[in-house]
Amino acid sequence: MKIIFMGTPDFSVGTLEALVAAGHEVCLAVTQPDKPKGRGKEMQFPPVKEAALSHGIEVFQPRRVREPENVEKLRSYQADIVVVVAFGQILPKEILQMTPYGCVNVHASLLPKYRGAAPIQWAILDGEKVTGVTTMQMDEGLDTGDMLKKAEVEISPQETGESLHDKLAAAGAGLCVETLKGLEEGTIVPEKQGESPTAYAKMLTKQMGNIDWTRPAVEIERLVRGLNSWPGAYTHWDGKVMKIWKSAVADTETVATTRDGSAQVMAAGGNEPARSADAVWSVSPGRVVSVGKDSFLVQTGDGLLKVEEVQVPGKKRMETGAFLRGCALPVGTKLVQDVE
RNA sequence: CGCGGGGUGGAGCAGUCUGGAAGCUCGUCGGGCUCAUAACCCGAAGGUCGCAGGUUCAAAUCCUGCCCCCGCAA
Repeated sequence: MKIIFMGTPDFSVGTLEALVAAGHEVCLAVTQPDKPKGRGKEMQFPPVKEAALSHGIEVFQPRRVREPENVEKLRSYQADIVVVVAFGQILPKEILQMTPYGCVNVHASLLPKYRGAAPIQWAILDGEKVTGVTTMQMDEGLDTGDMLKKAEVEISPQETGESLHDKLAAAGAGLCVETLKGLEEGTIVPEKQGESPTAYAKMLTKQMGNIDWTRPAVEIERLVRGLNSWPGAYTHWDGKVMKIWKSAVADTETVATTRDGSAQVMAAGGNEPARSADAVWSVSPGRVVSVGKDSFLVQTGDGLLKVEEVQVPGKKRMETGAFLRGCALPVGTKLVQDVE
């Protein structure tokens, strides 16, 4: 088919390349304008632009694709279909109805769950076990179009926002190719979406990563995973930002109090009898209750969080063991949500 | 020219201001102690101090240029 592709970030690239590999004619790649990014504010191409250029595909970067002149430009290509993957702009009816097959969108969730901008990470934050990708026939609502095909993807206990992003991007690429095939062959039966059982997956913000230590450890652990690698979960220590890249919920069965009242994780199979951990529970959330060799434990609103990988300003992310070698982190240190 | 931190044996740091013997906590290897150990004791190997110039009797340290990494902001 002759395709106009619309997309912007990394997530879109896999689908663009899969379409090319499947033999479709991608006549135009529409993506967001270049923006100054990173240190030094250098202009950077959106990933889709990079990919399109490497395939010799024409690139179009309108500030507002809905402007009449831009719509006319798109129309002039006389494409069969428009494929939209994380484009970042709302499409007007004129574009939705411009081609014979309309606009097909690849969305990174099992619709109608997780409509919106950040479905991947929200599935992790909510502790979902399974998510997936859905292709849909776009309508004027926000991710409300009729569903064409779905593919499920399992969320592993170690899943991070980034790893899941990559899995779904790959799944979405394959699903999109299948969907186009199905549309050509007329074998797809569009299915209406019902009410969404989940809240709108709102865009991620840096501030979401600011850890609220009064939340349960399980929830914080999901936050750390879901926001990895962007925007990342963080807390404040000694007036500085401390990002937490990897953590685990400490197994309470392996936590015992030592003579000085601090908690300590016993080695698996340790023969120390588990003692009452009451002293641990009385510590306020955010307090470092134990510092071990390769990790430290932080009190949360419910349970202890074992911090396994961190990063401080000016440094790369490093395993907690390495961090502790060069920096004394005393038991009782308070990690706070906000810096005033 | 957006603001800022940093590059020192394999890892993480100190030392730089006030030039003058390569340090600390780990890891690795060897030995010892021990029922045993990730614990403890003894010993060893391992570094062009990011790169290139300059100043100096002497530079990790002072000056100049460059490369690379990272936090914030966008």
